[in-house]
Amino acid sequence: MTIKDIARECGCAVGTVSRVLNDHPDVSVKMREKVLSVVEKYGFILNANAKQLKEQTRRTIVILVKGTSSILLNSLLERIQKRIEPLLYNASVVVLDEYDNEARVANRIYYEHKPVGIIFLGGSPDLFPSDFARIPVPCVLISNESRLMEGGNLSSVSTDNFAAAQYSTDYLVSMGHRRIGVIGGDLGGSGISQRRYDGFMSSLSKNGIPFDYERSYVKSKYSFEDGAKAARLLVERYPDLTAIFAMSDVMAIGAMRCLFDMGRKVPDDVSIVGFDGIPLCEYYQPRLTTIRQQTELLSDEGLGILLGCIEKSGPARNKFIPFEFMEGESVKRLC
Amino acid sequence: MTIKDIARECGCAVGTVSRVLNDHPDVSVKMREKVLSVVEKYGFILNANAKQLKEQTRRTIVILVKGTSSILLNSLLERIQKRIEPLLYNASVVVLDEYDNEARVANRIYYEHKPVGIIFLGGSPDLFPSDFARIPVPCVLISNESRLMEGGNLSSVSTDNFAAAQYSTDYLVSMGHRRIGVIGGDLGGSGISQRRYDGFMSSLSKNGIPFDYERSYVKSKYSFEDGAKAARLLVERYPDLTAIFAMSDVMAIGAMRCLFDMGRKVPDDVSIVGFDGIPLCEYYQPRLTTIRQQTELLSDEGLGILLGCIEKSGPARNKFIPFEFMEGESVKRLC
DNA sequence: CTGTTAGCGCTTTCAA
DNA sequence: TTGAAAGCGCTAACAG
Repeated sequence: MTIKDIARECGCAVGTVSRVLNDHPDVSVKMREKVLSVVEKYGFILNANAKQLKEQTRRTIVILVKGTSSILLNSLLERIQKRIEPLLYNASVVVLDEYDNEARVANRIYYEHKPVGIIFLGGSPDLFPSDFARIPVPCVLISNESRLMEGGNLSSVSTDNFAAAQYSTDYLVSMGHRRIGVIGGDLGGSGISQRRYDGFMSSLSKNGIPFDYERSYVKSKYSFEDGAKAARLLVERYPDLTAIFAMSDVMAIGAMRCLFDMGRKVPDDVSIVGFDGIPLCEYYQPRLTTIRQQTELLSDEGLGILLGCIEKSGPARNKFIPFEFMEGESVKRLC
Repeated sequence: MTIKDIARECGCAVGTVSRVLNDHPDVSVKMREKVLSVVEKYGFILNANAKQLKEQTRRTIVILVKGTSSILLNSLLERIQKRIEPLLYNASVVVLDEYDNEARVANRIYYEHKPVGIIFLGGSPDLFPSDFARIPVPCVLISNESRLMEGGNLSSVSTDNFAAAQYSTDYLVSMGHRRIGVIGGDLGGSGISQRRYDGFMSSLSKNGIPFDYERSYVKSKYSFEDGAKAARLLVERYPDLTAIFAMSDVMAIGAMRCLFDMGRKVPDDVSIVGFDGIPLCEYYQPRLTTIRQQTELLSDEGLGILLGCIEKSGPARNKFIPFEFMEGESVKRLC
């Protein structure tokens, strides 16, 4: 069933059917009704490939998600999709796994589908400049920070990971903690783990607290399971720590489970703070003290900047969204 | 940049370029290398719209997800995507919210994009037969059960919700519980909540335990927040209950949080079982006793059945995947 | 092995 | 207001 079949049944030409289906004004009322009734009768829908091939005016925004498993990215995704829908753009979601090169994938998708813009959730496309360079449409990286490239097309919207980690660490210190272990991700580059680590270290040095990386930093993936494993290792290496700075809530929760199993009470024996502020934090037992990233604002600002770039040729921008410190029950005041 | 530009630069015709790019054998080595080098030079990629418009052989499988927020559906989605990728099909993910009519959306998407098959994660497309009827390609509903329509194209793969709920309730009863409240979803139709309720009731009646729906059933959404609200209401209405049957893990965890806040210990004062078996269950404190749905098997079987229908014109099938009962720490033996 | 060309389903200009 | 027709970028059949 094509536009041609509809036209034949209506006794008109394909152009007329097309005009009706695209809400062009120059069709007689009678013809419009005729066409609509036939379209209705067959449940006819225009072929998207042909339509988009023909139309120069592209309306697709691609959303590239690095890993579906992250609760944080999911809430961003959900909100962005909802916001895009009424705007006459089509959102096309592509999920990558941890090991895909997001810039390369984005590049391929750009040439295949010619979207008007690309949203990166998670990932760090700016780390792959040669792949990224070929993408000539506005892009925005949400939740990770990017280095602003001069005259580039990559914006970013993120929580100030440095400031947030520093704030959180200051809080631990203010509660009397000085022997603090870290459960964190891969360091290096401009990734969020590095930023959070820098913020953490900045607080320690400001407060005159030494840090022995080899003993006190355990690398972990952002999962319950790895958080738990890391906690075990950390406690073995550093038995007299009083607090743990975990770089995500899921790590923190995995760690808490492990601490319970090792017979250490949170917060009585060990205090812990997380990062992200996923809903679960308020339902865990004990409630997790954490940094809440404002997912609504991250989504809205990210999309807003992208649309600004697309529709008004606005410049690429890097923007921070304020974090919220959420005091739970997982940190104990010492002395 | 189109195939024409590549051809011009190579000094050959578009057909040759097309042949190279589609791995047809009948191209000389020299020409193939020439073309590939030019393609490489420009990072050229075929336009997907034109390609798909032209090709009759369709290779897209649409995955319709009802609600991104469900941890269960996300793990299904992730696995299915990974499995589709190497099979030369393209997976196209569409996320619906709770209120969308999945059959109608599927119908529209079918005509727009002509996929070879559709996978429904969550939802109940069989509830909208008039919209669903127009879809002439194989479909599979994963995680919810569907009623097999005679000669239809809708398969389903799910946990046997009835049997699982019955098993779980039998367990509560065997541990000495007779005053059991339920936190569940909307009943009615062929939805999972109704199946789980039926299984629950079947166990009670088998064990000669009466059930006062008005007092003992509280309706809730599948979220932490609603689970917590429901628990409060349930305990107010039915203060001397000894156990709660929650229809999902997130409801159960919301409920546990609420119970703690009301000063009731789990499992000492109230026992609770969940449903789904999300990873969090093993990291919560106390570990949640629950039914684990085998997401790997659900995904693999679902995709397998769909491919069977697509490639071998196999019949639609309804299949159950065995559940696993996971004993945690949230149920206490009475007496 | 390679070039030429019809045509996938649609939109849009140009004429009528 | 409508019809006719070009052409979006590509594939594949056909001819050479």
